Amino acid sequence: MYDVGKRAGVSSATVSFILNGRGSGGDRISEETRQRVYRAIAELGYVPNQSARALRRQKTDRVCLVIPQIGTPFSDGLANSVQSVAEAHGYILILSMSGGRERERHVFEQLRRGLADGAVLFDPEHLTNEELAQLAHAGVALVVQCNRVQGTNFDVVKIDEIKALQDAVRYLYDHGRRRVAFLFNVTESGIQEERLQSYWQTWRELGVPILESFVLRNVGRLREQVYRSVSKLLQSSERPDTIMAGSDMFAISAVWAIRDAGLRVPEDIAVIGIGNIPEGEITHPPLTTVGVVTPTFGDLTGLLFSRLASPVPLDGRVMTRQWELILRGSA
Amino acid sequence: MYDVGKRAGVSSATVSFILNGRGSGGDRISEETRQRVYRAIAELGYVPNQSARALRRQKTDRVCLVIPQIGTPFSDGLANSVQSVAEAHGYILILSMSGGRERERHVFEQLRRGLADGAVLFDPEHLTNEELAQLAHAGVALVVQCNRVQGTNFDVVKIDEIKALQDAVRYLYDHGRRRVAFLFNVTESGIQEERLQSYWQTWRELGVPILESFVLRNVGRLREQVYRSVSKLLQSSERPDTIMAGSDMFAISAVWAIRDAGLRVPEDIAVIGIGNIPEGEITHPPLTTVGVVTPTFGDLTGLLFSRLASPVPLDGRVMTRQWELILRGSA
DNA sequence: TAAATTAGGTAAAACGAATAACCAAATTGA
DNA sequence: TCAATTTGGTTATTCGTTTTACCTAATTTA
Repeated sequence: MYDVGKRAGVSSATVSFILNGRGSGGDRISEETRQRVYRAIAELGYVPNQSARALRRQKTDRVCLVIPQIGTPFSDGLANSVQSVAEAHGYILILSMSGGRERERHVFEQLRRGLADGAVLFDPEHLTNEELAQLAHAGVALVVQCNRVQGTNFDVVKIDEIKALQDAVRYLYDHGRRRVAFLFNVTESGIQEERLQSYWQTWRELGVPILESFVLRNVGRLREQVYRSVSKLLQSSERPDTIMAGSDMFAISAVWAIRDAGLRVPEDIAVIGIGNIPEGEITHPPLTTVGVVTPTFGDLTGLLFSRLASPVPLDGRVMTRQWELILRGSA
Repeated sequence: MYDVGKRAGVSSATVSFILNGRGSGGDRISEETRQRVYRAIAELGYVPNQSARALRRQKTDRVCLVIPQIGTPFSDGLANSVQSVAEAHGYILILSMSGGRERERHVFEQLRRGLADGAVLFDPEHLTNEELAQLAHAGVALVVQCNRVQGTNFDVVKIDEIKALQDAVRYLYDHGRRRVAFLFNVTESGIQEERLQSYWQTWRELGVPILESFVLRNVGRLREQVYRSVSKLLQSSERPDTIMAGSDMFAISAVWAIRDAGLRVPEDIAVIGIGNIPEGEITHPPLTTVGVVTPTFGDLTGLLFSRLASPVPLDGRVMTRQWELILRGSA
């Protein structure tokens, strides 16, 4: 920058003013000088150093999106959404994968060290409410999607799943379904277990008994594993008339298995998923599922950038999205 | 840092030495002082400022992975691979999406400004060879996967597709296939068009004529669009005995359409994809395709970190991966 | 015992930009 | 005509670290 100034016959301060616009008192640089400086910049191939800029301004112009894992149906949409808004506000988006305890804490540490001005955290499993508050206190604009935490100085987007899960059971009950099977993967976060319990509990309240042999708690990650689990289930003497899956992917695999076994969906067996992934709309039949109708992308970005734009620290805000029963063709 | 020093009764330099280990002359700090400083750090909740550190050391400890779009079968694996290696080397991974000209240039600009010490660029469509060389010259360790460029001061991983595409055609020819249809999407990058031409040219050399009505150049992005295109194709009086698809996803949709039309794969119609996505292994029948057998993840990360580790600027290296014909069940 | 070494630090100069405070010359106002 | 204002800049400080060069007291060596 000093070199640019020297070449254009001005001081480095003048170059800075030209590049950023003077803070106080408007632009006080002549058009002629301006042109000379621009020429010098081009000739020298000068680009401002981001670290120095960030250090001086105490602002990185970066926002960070932290997702457990990319490659899920949501991560893609969320990342694109945040990226668009970020760029419109002059921020650059940094995407970080937090899958696993180590990585999540690593990202947290980086944020503390000033990786970005703000962050959207998606389901941070391994961070306590205090740690998040501390991060926000350190000046990071924070928006968290998580049912577990409640922020005093950061924003939280929550999702109320319970009611929709109960609706699903009641819908099936009203349509005469009584022999219900579950298709789950019990993970360390316990979220799947909770959903399973929610289903189970509701059936119990309706007086419908659940066969233990119909409760699959470990169907594997791969499509074919799920496929095989379901195929085996269908061979049992008393086969189910309903399959409630822990994810839409499980549900889709289940549909395949059912059709390959010569049975019809939903006439012989109703299938219902969880999550409302885009793929569910274009399967045959389209998948009945439980999930958000409009994703929370907009909520998250809205909260983040309003927080970044605010001159004073904001109190924590909470938004709650309801999950809904989305009736399509499979149940 | 100064405050930490004051609280522990030492200078800020001492704190820095304790945190980073003295450069020259080994550790010259007493254990007692060390403990006092650690205590002060904990009490004050001090964390070092990354920007200042980066400015002083001229090193960000970050690497950047630039992919056109997350959510593709490869991006996930690549990101995980780079992230693991990056963390093992003490770097933090920044993931950036470069989809579209604007975004790609934006990321490029950020890299010039010192976003990271090194970067892996995956298929940079809108950057010239000169711009990449200039970026490398500015000190960014650069590894590019792209057939179009050749680096003098950065590394390039190339993929030789031609031979495998020709192998595919010859294989089909040898198995008596003569009525061949193509399923493509012609994009702005022209890569799909090239592959189509490569196929076509090889058939021509074998003396097999191609029906214009069998060449679908715009089958859409959604599964159902592809599905419908193929269904329509199958209704034509003289239906094809082979479908060569521009991607594995198209091929999988084609298989669905064929089976739903009451035909068999590969007996009635052979289907072959491009890309070798993981999903191709678990479909029924498993998909015959053309692609890399082992992904280039390792090559890319290896080149990047050897470059980062090198004390002197390295010349540009080139690695070439051969695509192969991967015979599975669908052809 | 004097010189040399070592242990355990400190002082100060970077790194590259942003910006508050200042300044000289030119212009304007009354 | 002279003070007041405006124009078009410059100087110097600061952001928070790292790191080189230096320093003093204690210890070792000859």
